[in-house]
Amino acid sequence: MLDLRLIRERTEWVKQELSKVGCLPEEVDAVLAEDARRRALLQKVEALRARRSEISRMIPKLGPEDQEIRKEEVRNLGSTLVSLEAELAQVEKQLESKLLLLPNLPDPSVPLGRDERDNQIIRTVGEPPHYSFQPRPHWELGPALGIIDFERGVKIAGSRFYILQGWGARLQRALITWMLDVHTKEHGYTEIYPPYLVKRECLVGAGQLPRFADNIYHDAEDDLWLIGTAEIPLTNLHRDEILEASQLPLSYVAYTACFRREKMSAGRDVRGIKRGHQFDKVEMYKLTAPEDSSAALEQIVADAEDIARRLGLAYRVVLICTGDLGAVAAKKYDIEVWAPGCGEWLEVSSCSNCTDYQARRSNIRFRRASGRKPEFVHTLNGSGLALPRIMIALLETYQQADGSVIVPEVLRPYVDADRIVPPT
RNA sequence: GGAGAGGUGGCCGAGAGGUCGAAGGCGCACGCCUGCUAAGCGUGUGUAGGGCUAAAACUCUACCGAGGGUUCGAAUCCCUCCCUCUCCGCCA
Repeated sequence: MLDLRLIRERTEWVKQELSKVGCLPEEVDAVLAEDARRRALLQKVEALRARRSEISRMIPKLGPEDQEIRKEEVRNLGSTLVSLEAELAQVEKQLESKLLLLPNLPDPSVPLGRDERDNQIIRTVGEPPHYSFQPRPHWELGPALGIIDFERGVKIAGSRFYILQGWGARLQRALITWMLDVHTKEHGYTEIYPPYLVKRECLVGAGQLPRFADNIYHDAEDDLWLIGTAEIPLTNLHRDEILEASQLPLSYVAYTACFRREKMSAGRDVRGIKRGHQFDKVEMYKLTAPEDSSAALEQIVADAEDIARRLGLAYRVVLICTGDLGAVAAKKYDIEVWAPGCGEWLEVSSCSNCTDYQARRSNIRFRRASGRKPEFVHTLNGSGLALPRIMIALLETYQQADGSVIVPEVLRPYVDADRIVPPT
């Protein structure tokens, strides 16, 4: 959510900035129109209320017959108030729903662009490996090794579900534990285990609603929503709180399952485990003072890269252009790892500086010093990393001619094996 | 799920229809005093949205779990819901 005052005072600039992320100037005008209506109504309503309490306060001091006259007067005031207040509530609702639909302002350092083709590759780290044989995709390797079972996943839960088994399940669990260990012990994050089902207002706070309702699993009976990312509960951890400046920055890391309906991606990436309805992810999250968020974004990217690098994977860092930025982020980097079997760069992390967009929606503030006005914090998130695609990259990168897969050095204490071999 | 108790400012805690944004205390901030990381004294200390301002000051409105209702007037009375605690039941 944007600052309404900013929209009022720097209208043309806001329109210009939002046009970069595909938001029409008319949407800004619509917000301003509601805002003007709201303020006009509010002034009327408040003047009436002030008059009403003024008279009410003097009633007990009057004689009986004067009291009756005044009571009648206030009754009349009250009935006009009722209708004006209803109108005001209506306008406020309109204003809020329009305001919630405006995307975040892009950071000045974000390159202009229309879509993902205009994203910029910032750096590529590590060499895509070469093989003396034709590397196989993970959807062949997994079943051959007896570690991924597609058919039974579909039998149990339908398409886009799969089962990890034996060393596959163990490898994923090892990855999760190792990543959490690195982030908590070396990168300074505090581990969180959050709920996977959250209330509707959490989705609004994180910016998933009202825009992206299609992609979220929803339990209608209790109005609980399955999280598509740990970013959602983490954003809401400090909702409606005023933090002390000394608490910032806060750094959290959470491992969760994530659930996505993938309605928008029907037919895309249906092969393998690249895009399932349920997947696991380790997510980093930071809350900072506004002036610290730019540096914090670079830090989150560095923390995510550290994981990819220590796993020995070839990866690249991509700076997302304005047209591909989405509604919430002011600036975003993706990290993509090379998967030699399926021959593509896979997005394993998306790191965003959301500036005050989520903080405003979620009402997360901090106070620089006692007596000072509270200010909105900046929030940042980044995957560190997404499990299925890291599994893909590992299996495909470390496959051997004999069909076995080498376990990367850093994971061996966690997997308790240095190689995964096909069943005999 | 059943029975009971309760939800008030950063925290504790009064208030039980009429200047109550809310006593008192703790905490915090500033000042004074005191030569010795103690004590004392004084002052201040919620949030949001309007109006007026260059900005303040100032002023208005709302908020005592949430939403309705009664009333000239509700933190105070009534209804519904949510949450917490205790006991019982059930359960990984």
